[in-house]
Amino acid sequence: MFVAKEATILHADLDAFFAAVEQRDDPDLRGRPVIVGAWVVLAASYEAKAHGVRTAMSVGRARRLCPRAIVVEPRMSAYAEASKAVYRVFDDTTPLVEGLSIDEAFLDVRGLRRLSGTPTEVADRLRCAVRERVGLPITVGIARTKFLAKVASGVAKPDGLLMVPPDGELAFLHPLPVERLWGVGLVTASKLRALGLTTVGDVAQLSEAALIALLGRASGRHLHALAHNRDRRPVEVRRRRRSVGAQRALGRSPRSLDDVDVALVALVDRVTRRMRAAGRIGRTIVLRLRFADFSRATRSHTLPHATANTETILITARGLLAIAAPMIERRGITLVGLAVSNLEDGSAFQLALAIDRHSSDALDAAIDEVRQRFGSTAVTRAVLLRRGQGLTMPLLPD
DNA sequence: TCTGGGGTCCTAGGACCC
DNA sequence: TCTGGGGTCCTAGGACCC
Repeated sequence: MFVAKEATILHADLDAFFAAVEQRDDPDLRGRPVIVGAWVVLAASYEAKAHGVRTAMSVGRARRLCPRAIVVEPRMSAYAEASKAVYRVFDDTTPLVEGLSIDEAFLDVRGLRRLSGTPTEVADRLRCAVRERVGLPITVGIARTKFLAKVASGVAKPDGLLMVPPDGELAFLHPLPVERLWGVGLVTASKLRALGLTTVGDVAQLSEAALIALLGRASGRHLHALAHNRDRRPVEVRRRRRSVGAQRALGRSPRSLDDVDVALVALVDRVTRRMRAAGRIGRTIVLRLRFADFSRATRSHTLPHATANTETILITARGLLAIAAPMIERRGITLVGLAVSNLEDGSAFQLALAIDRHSSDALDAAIDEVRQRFGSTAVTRAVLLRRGQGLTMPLLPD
């Protein structure tokens, strides 16, 4: 006979993360409304949120809503540091950690009962440890599925803990507003609300076919499953990044193509540095543009072989920029972005560069390491790369 | 009130191959 | 004279998330 699984999935989510780090590091900010951001609000403390301040709002508007708010410049390295410390607490809790972003993760604590106690006890200790070791408040939702654990943490915020018992799932889920469903944003919510569907329970009344007709195949299926609390996705430990990108807002004043090119060079440099640091190479170069009327466009090109080479990617990006030049001149550009996707492991590429440069006395050791970590095909590929076989672009060392 | 910077996934059409 | 069907890849756009 089927026995309902226990609630063992934790969704841990730091509260108003950037603002909380600022309040931690500057006692004067504690208990006061804090806004992190230069032009746009990146994060707001709960004291500021109480006045209606929201993420992605302009700082000007936020100041009008909350004149007492203290606006601080973002300190990204401090947030990255705090995030790493929190992830160390996660890793000390369970080996099954799936990071979602800088400030949230899923943890599967099944099998820890004998060692560490019930999931609620584990979550309780996790919250204390983050508070003591990192000095930040964190909310944890616990449920049988990832989706429900995330909904639970959203409901329990801030600085809360909420467990949804397996026999109380639909009673918990169905009264909630549709916006709580993962994947329902502004567009989908307004479509649903136009039909008078305001709660998750309302959506659950609809057939899958009706939802598919309304929202398309994937979204329809997805929403139908979530509304009935069907979510079989396991907590996955290692999900590698699928793209690396950077972008730059150019402001509202008119920009020449030369201005855009200057920004593009910097973006290519930033992105390729990060790729090399992460040991990744990619095949598809995507140029993103946003225009004065807030319309957007992308232009992309897929190379025959993956690379992290600055020169190669810059040449490709400039080609895309030339293609987009007429649009830019017509519509006026306000943002330029660059992304590299179709990522692959870059060990062969890095080894090929090492061979090219004859830079390392430890070349044999490098080959051994690559062979051990990635197999002999990576070594073979490195040699082919080094010979230039199948490469249409020059392989310049960076 | 005018809108950052980093990502994910899905859809749809066309090219191309077998 | 008429003109299949399935699969994969690429490109562009869009919704959504933190």
